[in-house]
Amino acid sequence: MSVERYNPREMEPKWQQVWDDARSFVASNDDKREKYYVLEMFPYPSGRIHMGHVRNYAMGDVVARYHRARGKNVLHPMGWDAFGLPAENAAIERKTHPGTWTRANIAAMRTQLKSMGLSLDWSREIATCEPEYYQHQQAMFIDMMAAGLVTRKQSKVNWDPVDMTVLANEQVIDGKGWRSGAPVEQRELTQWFFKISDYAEDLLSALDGLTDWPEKVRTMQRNWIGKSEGLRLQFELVASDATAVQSLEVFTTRPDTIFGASFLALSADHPLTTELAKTNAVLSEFVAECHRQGTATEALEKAEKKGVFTGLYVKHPVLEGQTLPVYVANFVLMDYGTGAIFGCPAHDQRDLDFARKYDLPVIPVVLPNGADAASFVIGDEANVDAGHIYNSGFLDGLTVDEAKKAVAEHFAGRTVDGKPQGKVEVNYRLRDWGVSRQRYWGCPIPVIHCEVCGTLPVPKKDLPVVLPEDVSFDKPGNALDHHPTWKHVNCPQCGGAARRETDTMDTFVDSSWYFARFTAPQAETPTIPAVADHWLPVDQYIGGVEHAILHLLYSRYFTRAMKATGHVGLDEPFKGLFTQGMVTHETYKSETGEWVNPTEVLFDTNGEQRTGRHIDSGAPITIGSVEKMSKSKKNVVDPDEIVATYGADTARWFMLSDSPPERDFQWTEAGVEGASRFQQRVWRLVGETISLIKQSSDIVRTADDEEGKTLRKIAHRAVHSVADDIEGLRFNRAVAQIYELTNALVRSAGIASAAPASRLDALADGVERLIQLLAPMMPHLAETCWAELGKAGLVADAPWPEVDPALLVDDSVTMPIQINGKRRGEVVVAKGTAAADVEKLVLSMDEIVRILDGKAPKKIVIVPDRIVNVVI
RNA sequence: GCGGGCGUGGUGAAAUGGUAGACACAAGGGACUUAAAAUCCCUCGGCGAUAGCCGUGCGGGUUCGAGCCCCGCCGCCCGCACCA
Repeated sequence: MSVERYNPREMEPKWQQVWDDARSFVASNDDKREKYYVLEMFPYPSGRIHMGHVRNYAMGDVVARYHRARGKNVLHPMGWDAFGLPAENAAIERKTHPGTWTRANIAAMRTQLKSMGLSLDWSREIATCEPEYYQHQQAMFIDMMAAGLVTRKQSKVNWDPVDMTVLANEQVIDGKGWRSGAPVEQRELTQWFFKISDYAEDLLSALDGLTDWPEKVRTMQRNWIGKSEGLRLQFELVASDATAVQSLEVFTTRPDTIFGASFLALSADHPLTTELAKTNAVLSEFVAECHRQGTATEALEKAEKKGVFTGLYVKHPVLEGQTLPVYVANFVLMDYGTGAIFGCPAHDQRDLDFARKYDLPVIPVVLPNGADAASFVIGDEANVDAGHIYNSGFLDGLTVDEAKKAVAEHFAGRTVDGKPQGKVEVNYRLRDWGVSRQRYWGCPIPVIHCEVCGTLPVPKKDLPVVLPEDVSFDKPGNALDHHPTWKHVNCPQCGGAARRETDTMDTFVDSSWYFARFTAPQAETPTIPAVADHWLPVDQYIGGVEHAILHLLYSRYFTRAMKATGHVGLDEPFKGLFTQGMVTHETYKSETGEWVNPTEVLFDTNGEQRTGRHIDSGAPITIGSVEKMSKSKKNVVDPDEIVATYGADTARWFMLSDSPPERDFQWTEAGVEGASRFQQRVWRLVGETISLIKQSSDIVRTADDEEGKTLRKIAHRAVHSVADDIEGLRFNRAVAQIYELTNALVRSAGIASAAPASRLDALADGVERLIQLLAPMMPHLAETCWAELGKAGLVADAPWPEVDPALLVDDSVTMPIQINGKRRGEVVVAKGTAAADVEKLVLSMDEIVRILDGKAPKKIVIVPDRIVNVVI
């Protein structure tokens, strides 16, 4: 019988409408069933979705639909990370308001997302640029101010000269702005900060509990927080005319090497350096040089260790009567530790390089295990390995760890210049999170500056502080600050003239709590704590690994801040995290070296050879390497075009197949064609199965024949292992399982026309199960087939099929037979056959007798139901 | 430099220490067709063409048995990077 081709263009919008009308994916906060919260990182509304989004949302949707079928109350919302600089750039380029541009983009992308058939609860949609959202962020900012979580301080900031704004440390990549790519400059500004460093220890130690996160991400966060334990040491300065300062503080993680110290070094930005530079021309020139170098981080990598002697000396803290020279060195950072170090050249590579250059002593004090004290010397490489301390007075013979403790104890209780001489201290690399941005298109910081009363939060009754609509972007910089009237207000305390804060918040603040807002998106408070605590944490969060530090660390912090201010009752927002790989595609170049879009290339295949030519001109095209899809390389595929050509199901299915989700996925035309063929194949299988059933409706069905029994086993096993694979997010394996089931069913449906009765029930049951396994991945096709099979209701509402455990086990097993570890044959035995019986059987087999050739086996290893290994 | 990950057919990839290459793509052959598309069937790691040998980046080791565990190399990718 001929079956009409499945037409996704017709069926997909139809089912989307049906789900919409039935409110199938709207989650209730009052549902008593077990909850499951699945979330994909919400998109920035750039105007179009790209294939990376498709992959991300396809994965999340499989998880969401699967757990729905498992009877859980699933929350699967979507929103928009809608503040940010591109809207301002668009405003300048197109003379539109950032809000107009953003909202139009949201509308366009919402339509695109809806065409994918995702099981999203659109009733909870939020956009961070709307006052309905950001007013709550302002309220929380005020709460956080009251709770002491916010601070305002003058600090050296990373200034992006292109975007004309400040960047957080995390947003500077290789010395360049994360968005603009421009070299970042250092400026002194007064900024608002979230005191994330207060939570450094908690954010670090809680990583151990995030067992459903990729180890890679946890490691990256650990490194970013950068905990180090050491000693804060005071050195007494030898009195000098150059300064009144009497002591210097250094931080070290290697106090055990104190006897190997040969100099002290200050950062170019150290207060004492600044003081000395005023009267020391050589020094001030060196400081200036360091600052010039400071902006070009690339060069820092290989930069020579350089320094200038200050003329000052400190007293050696453990060697009576000895002194150490004080240098200013280019490799000492001001914003780590105390901005000063003691150099122990023998056991630190940087210190060694420096010492060699300036001819300072190199005194080894840690003898590597197995080395000889008399002959051990330091060459060009510092020794940082473990060993025992020597050349070190009272520390001699101790291990490195013992010596660290001993030094700490030695200095405990002593003071220098009125300060403890040695204090055990923990240092973190993590800095406070600077959230001030000198931009218009962001959440206004709800603060008023009054000359009389100081800096005050806006009273909550006056929230939201709404962005003015009438702004112009003629001048570079902050349009909010340029607005003629907006910032002029009366002080909420004294009523006098005052000024609004014109900084807006870093957009990473917006995305640090949206997952909580989704739990009660229309609430008049930021959250309804009981509701938030019901849904949170997010059970499965899915997104790109590029957010491993910024977004995920900020969200972890912000959740703690929300807990401290009573908005939620938990610390960790994301129980399970999954980071998907990128979507890649071949690249193409024309003869003139210009990138060419895949849609403009025609391919000729000659055996294994593949060549390309231009679709219009016929000019040869060079097929290049496979790279991340990017506009600049033009190797992008437009989701709209794919959906229009093949349908959303095909795109989703292809994206889930082939590659493990954490790895990069290569989009190919051939691959999507294959996925499309599979879609038609399933449709034909359903059609043929239905026609077989109709033909044989008058035949009494008998018990399963052998084929039928096998088919049932395959189907039940597929249900079992697909469930397992989806739960483990191994979508590519789930897809392979479904292919296998489909192949078995198609084969069987073809044969069945001859002798159907004893097999039809198993076939029909298998097809029904197949459709249910497909439902999370190709939901539209599944609904169509479900209806075609005459099943009541929607497959989207159908429970996950039951598995008969008896069908998962075989009553016989095939055991491979190895001779000396190499496979030489196999034997089929009843499951659970005793080793002795297997041995008897194997040794009587002709094949084995032949190979043994009369020799007696030395040993026979038999793992019941698994394998036989005969050693000769 | 430090930390992490990965090296398996022409390609994407499977494989609780137990039959390496499931599943898919590409390729080749055939059937159907006036023809094409679609569909279906067969072949598909290499060398032999017989019941054989070799094969998971390279070299060792542990084990009855190693793609998987251990040691040492080589290569690629990612993150951090003068953090004292």
